[in-house]
Amino acid sequence: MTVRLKDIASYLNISVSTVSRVINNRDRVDEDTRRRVLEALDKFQYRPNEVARSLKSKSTKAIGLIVPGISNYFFSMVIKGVEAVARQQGYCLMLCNSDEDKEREGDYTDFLLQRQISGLVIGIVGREAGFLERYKHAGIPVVFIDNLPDVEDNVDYVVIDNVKASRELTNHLIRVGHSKLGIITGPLDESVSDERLKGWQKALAENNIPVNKKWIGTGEFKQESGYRIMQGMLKQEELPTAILAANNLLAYGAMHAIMEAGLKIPEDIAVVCFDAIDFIGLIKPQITSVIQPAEQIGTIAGEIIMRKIQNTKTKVVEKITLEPVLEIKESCGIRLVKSGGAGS
Amino acid sequence: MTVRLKDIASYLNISVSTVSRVINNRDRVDEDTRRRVLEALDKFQYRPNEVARSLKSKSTKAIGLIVPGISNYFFSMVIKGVEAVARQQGYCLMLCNSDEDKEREGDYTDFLLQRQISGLVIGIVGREAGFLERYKHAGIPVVFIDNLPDVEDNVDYVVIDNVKASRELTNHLIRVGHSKLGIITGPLDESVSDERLKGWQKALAENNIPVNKKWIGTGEFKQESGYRIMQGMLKQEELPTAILAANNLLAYGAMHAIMEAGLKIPEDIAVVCFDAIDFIGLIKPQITSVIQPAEQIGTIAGEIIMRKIQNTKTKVVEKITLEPVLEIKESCGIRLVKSGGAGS
DNA sequence: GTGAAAGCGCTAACAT
DNA sequence: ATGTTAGCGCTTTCAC
Repeated sequence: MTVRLKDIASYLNISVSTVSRVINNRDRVDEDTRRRVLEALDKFQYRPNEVARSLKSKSTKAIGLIVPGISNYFFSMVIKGVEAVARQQGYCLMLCNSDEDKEREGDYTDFLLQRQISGLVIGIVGREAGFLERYKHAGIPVVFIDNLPDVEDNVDYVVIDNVKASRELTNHLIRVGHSKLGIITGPLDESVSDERLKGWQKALAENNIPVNKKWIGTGEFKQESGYRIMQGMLKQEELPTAILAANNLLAYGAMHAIMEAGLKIPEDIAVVCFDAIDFIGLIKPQITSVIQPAEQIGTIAGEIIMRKIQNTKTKVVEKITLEPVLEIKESCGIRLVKSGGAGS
Repeated sequence: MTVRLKDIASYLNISVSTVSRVINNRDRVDEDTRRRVLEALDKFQYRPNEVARSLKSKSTKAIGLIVPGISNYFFSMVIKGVEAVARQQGYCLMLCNSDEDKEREGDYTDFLLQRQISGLVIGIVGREAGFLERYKHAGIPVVFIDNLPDVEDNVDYVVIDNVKASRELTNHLIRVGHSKLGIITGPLDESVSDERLKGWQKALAENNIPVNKKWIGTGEFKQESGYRIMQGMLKQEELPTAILAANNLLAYGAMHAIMEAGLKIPEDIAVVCFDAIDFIGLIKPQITSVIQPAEQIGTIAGEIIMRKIQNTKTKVVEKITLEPVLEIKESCGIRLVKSGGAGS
């Protein structure tokens, strides 16, 4: 059995409240008593039971984090960011993996609510966030990351400007000479996918490039999806010369299909995407992509949730849109361009 | 304010115990009352407060997981495995990142203990596990992964046979013709590093290849470490023709240094390592490495911790050693061998 | 400065 | 079959 407040108190023949006082540095306590208590605390290696504290204080100091895919490096970094903030503030992180499954996500939001978490950071699947109402009712703040719910009005979030990022990425392709453009994106009921498609369309429109619907593919944000979609696209008579993949996994799958078909990247088909992190440039061809500041997204989301928890009354809504970074490498085919033409 | 058991009870003019009974399906409850209670529960959207339950039952149904590096893909997969088991059993996962920092690890073990977690899965830094005694005393089971503490006798763990894995990897290098062998490993006060070094030494000894101490480098399990160590090694007059890196990050760093020096992999120096996962073989040269079944390590560790929690009295110690898989690719230089010679 | 006691929301004897 | 009550370990009024 582990030692409780009561044990310390009876050992010293004083009341639990006094012991509690010195532990929490509350009120005045006689210097001598304080000393004796501290000694006893140390002697018995006393550690307050956080569950009891939570019940009493009605605060678990736990923050929930639900991501759609743990194995995606992007989310690993987000997790890292949130975790760092939590630790720093004495909060713990309850990590959940919805695995792109709406139902599992629902189970988790219920589960965490019941566990009385102090705040939730979530990258939702789809566009619905039915749990929001219950969280609001329970007074638990929620911060969205990566993908936004349809009710964007009163929610806090940390995202990047996907329309802009996608548009820039596409414009880059156009600048290096591509005009037969295709895109592979995720589920269209998600804001990320939708916005990335919009940005792409915008760039095409601005450059008077017609949209070929046959070159628009949608699936899940998974490698297999990218592979299958690209395989299908490759069966067409006319092929695009450049593909924008809405995330790294889709790009990997698409590249796999392209190479398997005996085509070269970027010579035959260029491929660019989001978040193709490459530790040392070992990947060939090096992938041109838009990099989201993943860890920073996590940190900022963590900081927002902390502010919301500390000041639960606030009506301030924090909507953060970060700038992604366009990293121009090889897979876009820039080296194939004779000269100039790619000025920023 | 959220609705409590008491609210439901007074709404129905019955006692809390009856309500509690139907919630937990305990004892006999009149069919009619049960129905009325269920209706009220539904009407008020009642959800039991898990903190109160935890305090009462003295079980938080939370499992702690401390990893030394969230951003390492190996640990991402371990996390995924543990998380899956936890979810399935209604447990939550408290994830912590020690970031290879012994002190932070200590803070976390204390922190989680205080939070009354039901079990701990940990990949420790170094070889000491001072917290073990306190956990044992508190009756909280611990399962080690990846790296083992010096007190191996009574602890449960899930690892791979690092000596064997490293030996096989080295033997493979020797088979394809290398005899000037170097190694870059992690901190020698960790069993992983130590065992990987031992396996390497063993292979050399078996093949009567002398150990050149100048070709043994040790550092942290980080890319930068691999980079600096390799840079140093490259300044020597005589260079090894093959390097074994004890993890993927060390390998990436080493490869970076090698290429930066204008040398080719594997022509000038071959590099092999542990856990160089490659989604679609885009990395050039493709890295020959020993792959640990990361997700499985997580699942098994999760299952063990569950068994220990369920049956806290058991004296059965579970020591699991999994088989890693040797994946032969290009970076070992196998293609440079004229013919045969590489039979398994 | 210190102690007694109520209570956080729940479960489980123990009564009835 | 249902209600009463005593805690789980802690914090915090409210007396003294």
